[in-house]
Amino acid sequence: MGRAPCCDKASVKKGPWSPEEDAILKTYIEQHGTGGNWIALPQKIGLKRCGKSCRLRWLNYLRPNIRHGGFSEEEDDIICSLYISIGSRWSIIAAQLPGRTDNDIKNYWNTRLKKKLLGKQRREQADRRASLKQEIMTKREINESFMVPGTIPHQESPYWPDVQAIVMNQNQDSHLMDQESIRDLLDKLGGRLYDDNQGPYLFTKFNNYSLEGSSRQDQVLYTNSVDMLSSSAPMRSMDSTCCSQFPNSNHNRPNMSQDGLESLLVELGGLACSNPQHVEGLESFYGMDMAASGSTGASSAESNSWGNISSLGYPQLVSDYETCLQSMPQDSSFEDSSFFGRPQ
DNA sequence: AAATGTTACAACCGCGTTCAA
DNA sequence: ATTGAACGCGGTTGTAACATT
Repeated sequence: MGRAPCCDKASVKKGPWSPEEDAILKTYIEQHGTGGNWIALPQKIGLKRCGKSCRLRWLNYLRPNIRHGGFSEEEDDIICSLYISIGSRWSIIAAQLPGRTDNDIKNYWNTRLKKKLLGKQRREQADRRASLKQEIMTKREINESFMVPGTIPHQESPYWPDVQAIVMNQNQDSHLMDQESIRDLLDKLGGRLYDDNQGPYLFTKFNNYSLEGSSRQDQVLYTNSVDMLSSSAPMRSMDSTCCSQFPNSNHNRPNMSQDGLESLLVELGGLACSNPQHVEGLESFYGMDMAASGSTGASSAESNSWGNISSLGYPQLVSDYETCLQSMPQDSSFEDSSFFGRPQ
């Protein structure tokens, strides 16, 4: 047995709102408010509309101080940062952008922003690939100049680096895969993994933001997002669950040693095999199109319709966050910062 | 100029949550 | 404690406008 309908579907009008309907609804709400009951409102004012439809029309279109279109670069940045951090919590994201509605932001993200971001990411990957290829070609030329006469001058198979070659390459030329690159990749794989100064921790700083009426989950996410936005440091979103994903890696140290890079790369390669949704982060790293190499689930960013934006960190963060909530003592004060305290 | 494809956005739908009776 | 109505949210759909062939 399904849920009872909120209104008589047969007698309500659907589709676009007419200017007359808008005027009726707007005038009434401006004079009397919603009366706290959207379901009853349309009958009260003689509109053949569902109460939910009236609410949506008011919130997304008729409400005062609503802005449509013309998103600024700053707003783009905020939306992207929050999406990467908390995912499609559009109402929370909208709360950070005065005059914007969740529906507007959602549409803007789905139609433009994710494509814009995808284009940017691809350009960066192409740049990295090009510079790596150039590096390899240079080394190859140097090697050939030292070639012993009589040996085979050229291999028939195309020269393309394997992981080992890249590891060796980066060990010799640290600028190719420096700490910034590692950090960048780890960010993509697991969210902002550590603090520049303090090491990894999750929800460590918990300020009392005003969130009346928000659920506890929303408060965590909101607070975390505000924290991230107000901080110049990378977002602190790493917890023990996330750390365990890279048990042998050095990413939780502010200064990663070069001798740790090789083992980390091997781990990352393994992660790419076991967790295809993270491949997009790795392909630029390895300088090859891993996403096109046949792994399931991430065979094409196009066919995925940008499902892989999540590879920039959201899934891991959310699972960590949920794990965090589950392990949270129910009777503990939510403001008790000791619960979220940094690892010693 | 017509057909077809793409984009942008308004609106709808269903489900989880909240809250009052 | 239970129940059901209403709310709020996020995913999805419908469609008009625009672009391309």
